[in-house]
Amino acid sequence: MIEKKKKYHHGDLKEQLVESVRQLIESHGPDGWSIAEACRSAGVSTAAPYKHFKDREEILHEVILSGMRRMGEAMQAAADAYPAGDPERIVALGKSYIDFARSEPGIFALMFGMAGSRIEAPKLTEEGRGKFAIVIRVVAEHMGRSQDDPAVNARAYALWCAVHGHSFLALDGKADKTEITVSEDDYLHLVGAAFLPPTKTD
Amino acid sequence: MIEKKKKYHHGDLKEQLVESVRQLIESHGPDGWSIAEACRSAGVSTAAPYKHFKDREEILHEVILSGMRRMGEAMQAAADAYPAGDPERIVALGKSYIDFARSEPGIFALMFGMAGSRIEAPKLTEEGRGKFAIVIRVVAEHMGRSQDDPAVNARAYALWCAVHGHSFLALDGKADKTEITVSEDDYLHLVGAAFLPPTKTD
DNA sequence: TGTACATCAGTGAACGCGCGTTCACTGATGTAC
DNA sequence: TGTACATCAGTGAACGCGCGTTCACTGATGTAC
Repeated sequence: MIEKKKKYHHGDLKEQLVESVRQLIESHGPDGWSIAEACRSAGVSTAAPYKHFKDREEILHEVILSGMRRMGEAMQAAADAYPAGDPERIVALGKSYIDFARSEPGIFALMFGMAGSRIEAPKLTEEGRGKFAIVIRVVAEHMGRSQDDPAVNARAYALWCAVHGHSFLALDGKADKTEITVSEDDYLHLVGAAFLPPTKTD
Repeated sequence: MIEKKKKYHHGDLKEQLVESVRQLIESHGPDGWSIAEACRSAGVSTAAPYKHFKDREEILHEVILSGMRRMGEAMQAAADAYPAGDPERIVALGKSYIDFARSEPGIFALMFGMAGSRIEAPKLTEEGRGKFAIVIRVVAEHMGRSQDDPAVNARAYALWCAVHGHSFLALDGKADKTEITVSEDDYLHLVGAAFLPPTKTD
């Protein structure tokens, strides 16, 4: 009886639908889902979702938001796993980003609005800011500077771009073995060293 | 009479449809187009396209391919505008990439397969390789090394990722003014300097 | 130059499909007495 | 503890819609003689 207003008939249809849509997105692409198909996979009539969501867009919004939260948690965990000075901390943070992109490429694409359905929502923007804040904090701690320092901002952004760019190219297969010879680990270290030289304080 | 087998009835419907689809994609997103709508905007019946294309996918393929060619030309022109040693050459190359992403965000997204309809096609892969080849060449010339040198490959890839990542984040509005304080120009110079130090030959 | 014919780009009507959404309903659960 | 009632999650049938694709056709253009 801890969970209130759940387990009425279905259990928790709202969460189940979000999960069904997530799976459809991962198996058929960012736009390869429909309410109808999600209902089929949840074993429910096509009218049922409207008890929980206003419309299609509201479902998608929820799916993306849950993805952003998962990603944020992964990044936070990666940052927490190393002390402030350790250069491996940056690498681990980048890895957590890339790993998420690789394990949930559909949601990842939606988060960055590249699919057909672009959603503007304060909640999503806010969640995205939170993720950048993690990068800023880690970089500031690494450089021993304030989070407001322009140099911190510039380097954090450069790191973000480098990791984000690699994530897209890697999961897209653009960075396939015949052209790119650098390993992911070497790449991350190269990027980390290039933007955050261990001894430099300028 | 220079153009053969054209100007029968419509002029050149094939090219016109590709252009209509392109415009729809830019105004309504990567998946915000239909054959029907493209026909309407071309002033033609919905059956007409099938005289030129096998199906919907073949139209999209053509649209993406033409976008890749435009982008390749822009990159080539940027590289050609500066001599081999000039550090501004790298910056200009990056700018041409970003400019394309900004002026044709819909096609850009499709090129990197983030929309619902993912197309696998040898022609597209080949065209993509050609673009990376430009980056490899410019970096090799900049470093005074062979195009096969692993260090060249790694730095070219790092540059690509940095620029690609920025393109996505910038046109997506993620890199808005309240969080990111570094200017695009400063960013490009930072990236160029970080991966390709002017004097370093190691 | 003029005529008969072949070609083939574009027509317009029709098709079946899956979709998002609405509707009056049903029936299980929670609550008041 | 038992009963009556209110709530509301889920039903299932229906809707109108725009879509991709097919079809027999039409009629303008190019070509052979």
